[in-house]
Amino acid sequence: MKLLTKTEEILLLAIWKLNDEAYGVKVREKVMDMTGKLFTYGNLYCTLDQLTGKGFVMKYKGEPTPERGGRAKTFYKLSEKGLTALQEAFEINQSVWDGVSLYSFTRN
Amino acid sequence: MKLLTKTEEILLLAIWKLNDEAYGVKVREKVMDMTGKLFTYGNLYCTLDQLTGKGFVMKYKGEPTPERGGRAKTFYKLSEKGLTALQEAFEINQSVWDGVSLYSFTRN
DNA sequence: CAATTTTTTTCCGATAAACAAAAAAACCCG
DNA sequence: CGGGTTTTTTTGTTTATCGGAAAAAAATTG
Repeated sequence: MKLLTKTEEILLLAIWKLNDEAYGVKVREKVMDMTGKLFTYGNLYCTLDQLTGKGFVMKYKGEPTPERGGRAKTFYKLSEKGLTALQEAFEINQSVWDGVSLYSFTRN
Repeated sequence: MKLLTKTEEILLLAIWKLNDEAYGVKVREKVMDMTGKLFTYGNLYCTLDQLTGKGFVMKYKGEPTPERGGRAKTFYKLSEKGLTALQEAFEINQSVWDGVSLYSFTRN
């Protein structure tokens, strides 16, 4: 085997969708939007670090903003490898769920 | 949080798709069809047991068949709870991947 | 019953998930 | 400058899942 985990897949996709707005707090919100579930920060940053370690994402420090408070943000973006992995995840998902729709579950 | 894992999701779906043909070996083949990846049996049965323990699937022994060799099969089927979980997984996937297509990845 | 086949079980180290709590780094204002 | 407040990130710990190699079981044949 060897497949992205659910969490990895969702975080990669969230970062990709956020484009150049992808830092911890925003990623967390995006994931909430996408799934209706809220990651704890521990869980979130831990997985972000794993993804970084595997070369799927790159991180870089942002400049402090002129807004009240808050330490400098750490931004994430997909590497080539990360984008390829995300694309493969997409294709596998398509193949896995092929032919299934909400109606499929109500055929008794 | 709390989401089905990738493996759980795929196995539930495979069992559902296999209907009344869902025993270990067939499930493994079905997953191979769906994902292009091959589970080891250790991994497979381990996850099937987890799913059973969580009440997502039920197992029952099949009768020995008239074919050469082979011990009796253990069949799996989704419980109500399992079907509901699968359905929820489907909906979350839809929401998560909403608006994404293969072309999305080539927009440079 | 010995040989063969198909299917399932066991076991274990490596990874990943989940969370709570603490720490850092920035800004504001006296 | 220094205390207070805010936003963001880090740390540490426990539990659950993954991934695979190897062994065991149960059935049929001759």
